[in-house]
Amino acid sequence: MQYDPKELDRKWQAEWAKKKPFAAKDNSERPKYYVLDMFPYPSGAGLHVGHPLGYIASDIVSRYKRLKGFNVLHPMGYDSFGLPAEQYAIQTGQHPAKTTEENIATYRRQMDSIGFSFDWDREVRTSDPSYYKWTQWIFLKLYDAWYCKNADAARPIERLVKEFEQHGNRDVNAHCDETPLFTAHEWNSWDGAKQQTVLLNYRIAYLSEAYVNWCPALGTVLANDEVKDGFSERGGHPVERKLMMQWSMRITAYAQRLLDGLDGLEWSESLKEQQRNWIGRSEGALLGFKVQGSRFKVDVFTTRPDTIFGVSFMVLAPEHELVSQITTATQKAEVEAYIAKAKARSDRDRMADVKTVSGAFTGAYAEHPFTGSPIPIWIGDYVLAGYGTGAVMSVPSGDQRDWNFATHFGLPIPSVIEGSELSKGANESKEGVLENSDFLNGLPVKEAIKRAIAKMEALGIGKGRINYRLRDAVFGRQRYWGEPIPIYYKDGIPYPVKEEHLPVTLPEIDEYLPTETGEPPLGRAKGWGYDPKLGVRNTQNEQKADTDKPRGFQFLLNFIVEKVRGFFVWLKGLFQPKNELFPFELSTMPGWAGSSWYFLRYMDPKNDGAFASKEAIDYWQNVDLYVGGSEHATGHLLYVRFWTKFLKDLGYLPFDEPAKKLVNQGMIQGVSDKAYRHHSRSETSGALIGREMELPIFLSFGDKRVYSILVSAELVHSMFGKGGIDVDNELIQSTPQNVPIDCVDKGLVNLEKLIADHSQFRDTIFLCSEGLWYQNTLLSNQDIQKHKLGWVDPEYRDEHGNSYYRSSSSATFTTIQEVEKMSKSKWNVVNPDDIISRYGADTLRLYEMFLGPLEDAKPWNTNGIEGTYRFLRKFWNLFHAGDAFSVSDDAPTKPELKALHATIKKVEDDIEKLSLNTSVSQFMICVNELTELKCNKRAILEPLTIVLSSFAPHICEELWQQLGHGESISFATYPKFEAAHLVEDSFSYPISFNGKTKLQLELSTSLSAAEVEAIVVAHPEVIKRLEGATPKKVIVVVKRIVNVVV
RNA sequence: GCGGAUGUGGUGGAAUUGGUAGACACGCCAGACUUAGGAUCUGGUGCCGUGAGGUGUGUGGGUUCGAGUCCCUCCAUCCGCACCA
Repeated sequence: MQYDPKELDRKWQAEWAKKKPFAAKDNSERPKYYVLDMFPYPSGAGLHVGHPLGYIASDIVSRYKRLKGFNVLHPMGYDSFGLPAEQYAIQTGQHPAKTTEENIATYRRQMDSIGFSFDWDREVRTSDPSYYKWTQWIFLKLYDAWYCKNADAARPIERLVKEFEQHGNRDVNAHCDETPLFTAHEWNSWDGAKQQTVLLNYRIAYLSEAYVNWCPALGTVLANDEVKDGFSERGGHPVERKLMMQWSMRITAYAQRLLDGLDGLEWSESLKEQQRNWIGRSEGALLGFKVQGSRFKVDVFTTRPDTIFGVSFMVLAPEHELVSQITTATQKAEVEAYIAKAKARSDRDRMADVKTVSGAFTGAYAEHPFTGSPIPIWIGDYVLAGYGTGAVMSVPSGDQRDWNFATHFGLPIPSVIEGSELSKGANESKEGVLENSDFLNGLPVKEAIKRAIAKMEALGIGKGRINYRLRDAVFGRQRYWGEPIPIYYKDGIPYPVKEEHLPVTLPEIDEYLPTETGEPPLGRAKGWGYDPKLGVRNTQNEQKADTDKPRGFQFLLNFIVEKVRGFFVWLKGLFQPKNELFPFELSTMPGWAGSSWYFLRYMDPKNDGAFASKEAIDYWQNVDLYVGGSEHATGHLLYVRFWTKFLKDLGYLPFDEPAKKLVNQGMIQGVSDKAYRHHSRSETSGALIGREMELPIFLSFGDKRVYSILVSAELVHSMFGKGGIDVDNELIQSTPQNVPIDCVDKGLVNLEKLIADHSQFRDTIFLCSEGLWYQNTLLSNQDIQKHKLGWVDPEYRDEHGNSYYRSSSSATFTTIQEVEKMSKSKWNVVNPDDIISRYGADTLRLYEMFLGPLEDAKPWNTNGIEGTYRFLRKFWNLFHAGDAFSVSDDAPTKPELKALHATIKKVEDDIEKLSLNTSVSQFMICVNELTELKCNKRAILEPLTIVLSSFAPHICEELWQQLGHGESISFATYPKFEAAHLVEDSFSYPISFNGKTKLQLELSTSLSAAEVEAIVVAHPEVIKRLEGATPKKVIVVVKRIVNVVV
């Protein structure tokens, strides 16, 4: 029997689907191990070869842990709410649920074809009402909670209400919005609406008016992590600041815990660093400066309170609320002009242009808190409204931006650190000793910071303060395809939907667009609302439902049930006031809502009474190994930690971190093929290109058509050199045009295939070494010269009606290769399906691992895949003589045992380190040795099959069966490593002279260092090399090396 | 600018953590079998040199009997953050 990977894939995937050997046990005596892959969003493009990299690694670990006796939870599901499906729905009218369903089917088929050992019975989808019921439930918990700083934990809101009723908010130490003090009496005198409004200041999920990232193109707000350089991460649309009423999450309450928690996690340093940067903790002081001649005070935050005597001016952000109130009449015009100018600049412009110093003087002065001397107050857009207090005390001697500002506007730069050289820039160093600083003089910086804060606190002018860059997370999205926020409004005040009425399911709507009045798409659901007694209602559907009549017995049953229920509703109605229908919140939750707790749902995915049972959570705990991309560093991975800590605070979880260990698989990049694009800006550019290329041609585009022109890379390189084109060259774009890789073979484009498969290239003129190629015809350079053609229009005919283009297929059009992100739009996607259909799933799995370290980014290159395929065939051949299965029961020899046990050990160590590329090498070494030894012994091959089975499960299941086992190899036990088999009697010592190896000596391993030395110095070859000299020293490391020092 | 990571043959990459640099694989070269081969098998393959030998892990220096590995300097590439007070 020949190795037939296709057949084995089919056979074993069907077998696994039927027998489910990978189902995790809910109750088990075995230790648990939870391996999780990051939730995929099922995009329409399907999986490319980069996606499974992490899945293969985690699958190997899962299968290995099962062999090691663990009860393994290795689930998979879909983060199935999201923008792309909705964008598609807007374009086509197709319900996003349908698109999502289709995409999931593709993902599932592809994942199955790779042979993953997922426990599919635990699959979850965020868009499934039985799932998002619990997302909504968690939202309600967040809504009904506040953050108590004394306990440093979230607490249910009822306790806060009780406190308000008894003592007002005087003693409440909460992480909340600024709330004026009120007494118990005041609280109790307020009506429900007023009380609710105040409570929103405390809730962890709260509604407030705030500046948000509004993306007009997507018609929704975005969280900070979804905005990159002023553009949306998805789609790259511009984002602007907008003041809006928004649901937000008080993640800032958790800033310190999110920071501290990082220390105990086995996550990559770069990932932890990204989270630290994002949280952005800085220590310093908050102090107030009185504005002279007014009742106002400007609060500033500074990390350098020691430099307080170096303050020579203050700067407020242009948006700062005090600006309009303190600006003097004479400065009013200038200040207003500056504010207008600052507003007109987009965030992106502002960021791009950090070098230009700009600002305006308000005319007002503040009072130095220690010296009382006047300090001019300026405004400037280098001060950000969103950070700290939106105002700074400027110390030009100690801060470069302040120095720039002072230098530009001619403000004084007093030195406060001894020996500062301030003519070229500020001294930002935290080393040095204070001067010109009153009570701080002579103190080193670190000491002075402490002293300054102490003094400020003593005088009541400031206090020590820790500031974070982290902002609260905007939670509402003005979109359809997400979880409805379970909130309804009564008189404009938000109230929570009752727990028993969850889930609030998505209503059907006619179009996935905002309403005419600008409300989110959910505003289109007419008659959709909440009845606090009956729950979610859709009055239009209720009427419509009568028309879809079931038949037969089912009809009769429904009829009776309906009548009975109707009777009770009627009865109930008699004793109750008429039900009201309240409008729901119209925004939906962001993509990260469902993914912030999904790892918990896998523990108990079908539970209808809780997000997961306590028993399941206590058994499975948190994730032991989490595998996914680093792009989630500041989004998903921060939010999931936040929700985990929150659920821990409320007593729902016994742990407060979602994943102990996390590995980022490196991105697999694509290798793109690119040609150069020529600008066909005008008729004359055709002439120009001809001249540049020393081709006597024009390209005329006529009046009606514009042809795109691609230039062969080879041609460009022959003209401009391999370095590519001068960026300033107007004729040929320096950003080349991608060509689909399936139409290119080793840099040579198959033009016929290209224009046949991709209609967008049909009207392209290809300029190559032979001439011009257009729609399967070639106008050769010779023809161009022969006919002395001044210009060439593909449509042109000579007097006989013949085109100058001749039919020809010989055109050498070449591309250059470039490594970049794999994406559909770049036409460089390699689909795993193609690899699998050629080599089978096991080869793909092995090859992806063999490519290099898991965490490194690497370009996909199919060149080496033959090697892994050959390896599998060699492995198969160990079990087969010709076509027949042939395994002997003879006792193994020492070298055979050595090869086996070296592999058992190496693979075990490697999997623990996730160094899977070296494991594959080890398998190859082992099989090479066994082939050399002609080993077909069961005692060797059987354990080896088990070891290999986590990497190449299909072939191993088959051979396991052929070896006579009735049960899946996943129930086998990982072979025990026996070190005795690796012990060698002798070792070939490298003998080096001054560290350079010169010869080898085979010596017994039982010899001591002294014995080895004696043999070495007496050896004729060594004596010869010493040429009579006595070695100064001989270093012997047993079983390693001998070094003779001369 | 700040922070993090990484630099090893023609290529992907290994190196027991200070002990024979280049394992394993691709590619390439030679040979065998073949009508043929982009199939299979065998051998070779860091570079220079016919050879002995020399040289070699981005650069330059240092520690050491011994450095790809540790320390310092510079250079390059990638990633993240970026007026954060």
